[in-house]
Amino acid sequence: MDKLSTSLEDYLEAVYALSLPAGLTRACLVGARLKVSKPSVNAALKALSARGLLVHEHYGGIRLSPRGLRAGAEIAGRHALLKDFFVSILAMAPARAERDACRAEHALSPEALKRVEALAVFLKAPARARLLAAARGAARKP
Amino acid sequence: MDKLSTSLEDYLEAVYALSLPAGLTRACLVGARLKVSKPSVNAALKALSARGLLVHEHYGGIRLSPRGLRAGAEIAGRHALLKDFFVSILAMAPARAERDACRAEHALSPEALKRVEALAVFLKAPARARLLAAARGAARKP
DNA sequence: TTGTAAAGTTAGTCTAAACTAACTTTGCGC
DNA sequence: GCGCAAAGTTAGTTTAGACTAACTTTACAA
Repeated sequence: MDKLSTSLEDYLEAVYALSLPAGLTRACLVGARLKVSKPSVNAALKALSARGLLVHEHYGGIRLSPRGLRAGAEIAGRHALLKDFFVSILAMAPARAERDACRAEHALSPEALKRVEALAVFLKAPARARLLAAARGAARKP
Repeated sequence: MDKLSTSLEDYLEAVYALSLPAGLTRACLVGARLKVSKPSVNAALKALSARGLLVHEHYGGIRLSPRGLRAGAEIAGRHALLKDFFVSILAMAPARAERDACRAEHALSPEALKRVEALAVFLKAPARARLLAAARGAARKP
């Protein structure tokens, strides 16, 4: 299974997030979340469905396959990891962190993400609390 | 002047790097560096030239304008900043760091970049040397 | 000075990803 | 049960960015 494009990753992530509560979602919700037109959603769902990542019933609901669920969780995890790093380590505003995470989540290798995560864990350890505060101070006035 | 696409930023960065020594470069060198065809380079140069970022003589050399020089330096700086962070803070292999920097340099906001830089400066300060070593250890075995 | 190779250009094709306009289906309220 | 609004689909267009093939220009070497 070949790599998804940035765009398809975004669609898959949206479907994942939207179908978390009920186990399924609808195309119109995906379009609203990503701010794209209905035909764009439709084309993307077709592509994801062709890769076996979800099932889209005709004029009906969208349901992730087991593989789609795994891939969606992975992407959402990358996003959450980066946003957390931006907010709690770099002290960025949540909205800004959110936008940056959206874009960076497609750019970093698994290895870089693992190391970012490890750094965040490390810097958040209680013994390092004062250091982190100092780092925040340093990041605030560059 | 509207924002450059990821692709055009890559071309501009390549022209910048290649014309640093002599003050000008050639399309074939840009193509070789980015591993794209001659027509692709040509189209990109036309776009950059239309934005006033460089001058491309017909069948001749490529020279950055003052604005192009500034923009090129800015992009190259983002790249260097991120690569340094990946290598010296996250302890990534240089080749991996290089590839990640290439992609992440287009994804992060100026604000995020400033804060990453500040964090790197902070963690590299002599007084934090032991901490950094420990962070590296943590990043190595996630 | 002329032939050739390298560099640059032009024309045309392909793919991904978005869009609008127009059509179809579904389902809810009455 | 009917009609309408919301959701989904289809068809066709656009833009960006890549490509190949084929042509033109430049510059160097014999």
